[in-house]
Order: sequence, then structure tokens, then C-alpha cells
Amino acid sequence: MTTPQLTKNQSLVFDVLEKAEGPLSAYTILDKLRDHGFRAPLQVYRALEKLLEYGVVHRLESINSFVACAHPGDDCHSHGIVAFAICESCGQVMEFHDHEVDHRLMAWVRAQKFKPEKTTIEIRGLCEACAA
Amino acid sequence: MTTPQLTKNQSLVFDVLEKAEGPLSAYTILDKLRDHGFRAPLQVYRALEKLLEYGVVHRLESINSFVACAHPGDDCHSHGIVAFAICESCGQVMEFHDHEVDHRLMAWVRAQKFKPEKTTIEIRGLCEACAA
DNA sequence: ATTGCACACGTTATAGCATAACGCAATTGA
DNA sequence: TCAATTGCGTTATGCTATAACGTGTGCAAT
Repeated sequence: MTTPQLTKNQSLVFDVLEKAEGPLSAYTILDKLRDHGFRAPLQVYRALEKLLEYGVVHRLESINSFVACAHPGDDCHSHGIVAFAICESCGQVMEFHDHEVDHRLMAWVRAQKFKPEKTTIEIRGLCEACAA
Repeated sequence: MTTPQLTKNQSLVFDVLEKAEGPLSAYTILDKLRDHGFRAPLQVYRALEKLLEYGVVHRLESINSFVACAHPGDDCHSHGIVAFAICESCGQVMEFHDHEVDHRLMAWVRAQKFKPEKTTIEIRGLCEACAA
């Protein structure tokens, strides 16, 4: 799937996420876009919904926040399962992929005849700098 | 770590979760315990906090819900990373462990000098029965 | 050209999830 | 006895997410 041209709201939300140091909540995004005419949460959530669908933004379930995908110009849906390491001190997020992990999880899923739609892997802890 | 004697509120919350077919939200638990004197969310959240700490209950981050651990009498913290498959149709949850997945994730973490505190693996989709 | 549809958008209101801050009571251990 | 800890109850509040309504625009089929 290729990413279609973004609408105005989608572009604004995406730009905010791309320029951010770490993940942002929908309401934080809203606050950053008030100067651009945003007034209500739905304006953010609707844009996020599309950006998630296009695979250019990820949702971090464990902290109710969103980040721009670490692979600019690419569709993350094609990389298999995406895993995240989230520093609880500085908020930095590292995104990675491990095919062996994918393989093991998919093997389990297959054995159970479970039909996966969306898989979340999130490691919360301290990054190297913050753990020192 | 062994599980200490549960307090009254902790027991009530745990019993509700154990008897439930699937995961419950904190507010659902609250409603089920109104007859037992529960009046406020904090009564539930405080009990859950302890039950999570004892490892007898898990939090499902992706659906803001809680389940009793599938290994009665045991402390799940000792099983390594716990993974969940959550059926989005019937709500059923399957809990499993895969040491190879643990190993791969811990290898990555180690290479990055990241210090993990809590790891979430959740697969949402359809169980065999619901996918048919 | 107009009708019908799909989609993005704006607004208001509401639902659902979680915690802050206060105070009280019981327990424990120095 | 005193202080520290823990559990509990209550009120209030904050954060996260969606429902439901209506508007406008572009575009394709008739």
C-alpha cells in the first residue's frame, strides 16, 4: 500500500509527530495545533486514524501515545511486527523489528488457529543514558 | 515472591476476575462489586495495583482491561515475558509464554543497554471459533 | 446538469479510563 | 508511646476517546 496525499489536518498532525522528540498524546498534539485552528480532539483523532492506516504513525498502547514511524517514506506495515522500547524517564522511543520474534509468535498463532489482526510489542524501561 | 494474604477488597476484585469469562475493565469490576459496598473507582484500582504487583492479575494494555493470571497459585513473574492473544469478537484471552521470544527481545535490549521494566506482548484478532 | 456517493471537516456533547488529595483506622515495630 | 506503614473511604478532577449531528467539496454515473 502506498501513502496517499495527506490532507491539511493529516499533514499538520504528522508534522507535529515528526518534529517531536518522543511520543505525544492526542491531547498534546491538539494543544500544539491550536494556533493552526484545531479546536477539538476529533480533529486529531481523525487524522491519527488515517495516519495509522497508512502506516506512517504508530500507536503506543501502553502509554496512550503516538509516534511517527522511524522509517520515513516507507510503509511500516511491510516490516512485519514492529516492536518498541520506551524510556520511562526521557520518553525516547526506539523502534525495531525481529523476524525471529515474528516467526515464533506467528507459529504460536498458527498452531492455535488464531487469526491475528494487530500485534503489540512494547518494552518499557530505561534507555542507556537514563539508566546510568 | 510469594503472594501475601489478600485483603477484603483485593479478594473481592480477584474473585470477580477469576470468575469472569474474559478481561474486565476497572469500571466493569466496580459495577459488579457495588452490592459488596464498592462505591468508587479507587477501591478497584488500588486492589488491582496490588494484585498486579503480586503477579496474580495481568493488565491488557491494548484494551484497558484486566484478567486473572492463567496459572492459579503461581506467580507469573517467574515465567518470563507473558504474551496474550485477545479475541476481538468474543473477548476470550489466551495467555502464553515463549522463551525464544523472551530470548530475542532480551538480546536486543542487552545490545542497546536498555533496562527493561515491563514488557507487553498482545496479539489482537479472532480466535478459532470466531474466525470460522 | 443533476443526482448520489464518499470523504474530510467542524462542533457539541458525552462516555470511558485513571489518579490527586484529603482524612480516618488498624497494625507494627522501635 | 510514638512514628511509620498500609488499607480504606470519599470527593473531586483530569486524561483519553468516541457518538451524533451537520456542512462542504469533489467526482462519477446516469
